[in-house]
Amino acid sequence: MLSDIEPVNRESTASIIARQLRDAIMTGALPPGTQLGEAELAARFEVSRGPLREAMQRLVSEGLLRSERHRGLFVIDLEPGDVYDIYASRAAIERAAAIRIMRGDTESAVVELSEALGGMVDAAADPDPNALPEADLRFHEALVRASGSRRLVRMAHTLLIETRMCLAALQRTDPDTDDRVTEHTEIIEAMKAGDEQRVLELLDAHMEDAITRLAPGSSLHSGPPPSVPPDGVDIAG
Amino acid sequence: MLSDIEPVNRESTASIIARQLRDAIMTGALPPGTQLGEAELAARFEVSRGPLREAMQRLVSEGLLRSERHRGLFVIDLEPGDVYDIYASRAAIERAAAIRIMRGDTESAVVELSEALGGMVDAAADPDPNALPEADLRFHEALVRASGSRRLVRMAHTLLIETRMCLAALQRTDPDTDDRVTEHTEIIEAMKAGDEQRVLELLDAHMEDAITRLAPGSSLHSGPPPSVPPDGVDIAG
DNA sequence: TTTACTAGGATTGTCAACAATCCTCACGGA
DNA sequence: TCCGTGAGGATTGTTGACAATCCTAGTAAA
Repeated sequence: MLSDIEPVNRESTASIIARQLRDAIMTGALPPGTQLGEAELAARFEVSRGPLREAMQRLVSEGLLRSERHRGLFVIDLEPGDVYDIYASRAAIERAAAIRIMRGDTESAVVELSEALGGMVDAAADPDPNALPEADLRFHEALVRASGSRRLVRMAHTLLIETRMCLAALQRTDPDTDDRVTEHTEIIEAMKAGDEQRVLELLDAHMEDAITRLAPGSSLHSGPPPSVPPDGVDIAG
Repeated sequence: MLSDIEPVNRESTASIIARQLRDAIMTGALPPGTQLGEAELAARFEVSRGPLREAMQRLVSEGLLRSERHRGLFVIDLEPGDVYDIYASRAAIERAAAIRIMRGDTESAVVELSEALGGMVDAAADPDPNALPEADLRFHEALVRASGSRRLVRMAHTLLIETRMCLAALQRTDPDTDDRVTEHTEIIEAMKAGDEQRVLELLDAHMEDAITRLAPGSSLHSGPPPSVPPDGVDIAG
């Protein structure tokens, strides 16, 4: 097929390394606060320090790494306020994605989301306790991708990685498997029905549930958000 | 004062270069599509290619630069669909910021926004035609910063740069100066009144105005968003 | 005229060595 | 015991050189 042609230029080395680093961070292989020694990592990836540093700079601009000059690069550590910030930001992004889906090509979005939901059903039967949360996040990834917005996808990507970091770091009370599948099913149903308002309400309730479980006492709806101190020196630049 | 102490570690070279590149991109000094020759830029910044490449990798992950392996790095070019995407994304972020302001420390936000509004009034008297649009964007930057959300600030930062690129690239019909100031004033007034719903409506109308001017025919409210092709090879990684 | 091929030049990708800075820890004095 | 001081070692920051790849002409054959 003609559509199977792919660019002969494979992705850059920095790109590959960056992805592997992101994976390691979100799975907890590189826990928050870890210092990333350049020499050691370069040896592990079997590249020199140049490409490795380029990859790390990408993660710095994404906010996954914190840079301290002449000290090194560290995996960000998530303070309590960050959990709220992550979920509130996700709520904003996914709400926007849902709106664009409802006002755009809703049908193909429903197809893709149903597929993701199928993955959740499969994961529910998987003995691996991480399978379902993984499938859950893939559903939300599919939701944003179905919006067709390049920028929403980019922003959601980082937020979902941070969500995984939260799940890996925090002692969490997982919701009941059935509830979890049901909540997502209802979203798709509301989409099929063309009921935008209900989609947004369900999505909002879904995020509210999550934040309540991970950071008891916080709420997206009322009460002032916990204070989040400003970024370190090097992140804004 | 104790609060005047500043970290002894000045920001990294890559950070400085990255900021200057962002400035050059958003002012139009590096127009969309421009190839960034490493040797030439390194000479201009008076650093070697190492730090420069690190800085450019940051912009790649922010979506401001597009990387083609063995070809070079290029400033992204904004297609018609991007204008919609940028403004729709901004609307989502700034809406979330406004909500957090209304449910958090509204008063100090009003103070900061009033200050930004003062900058707009000053700019309205400035003969430089770019002064007012600049002040306008600074208002929106202040809005997001006042939300106290690290992540909203980070995401808005890139979006506002892209907004500036739009303004620099597109032939635009600027709104009347008085209207421009009035719209922002009303937002602050609604904040003071504690009327969250009205703040959101005003903000939404404000973004709708902007998108209508820059991309006639597009609308945030109805109609399917123009299709946005997926990212290039290297951006997602 | 069009197409295939081949230097030539220029640009990017990668690397290893050098320079600068910081942290640790032992040492000595108060 | 506590605090300042200063090697020593390790890590990061930067550089220039080398290798690999790509684009552009220019040439020749169909």
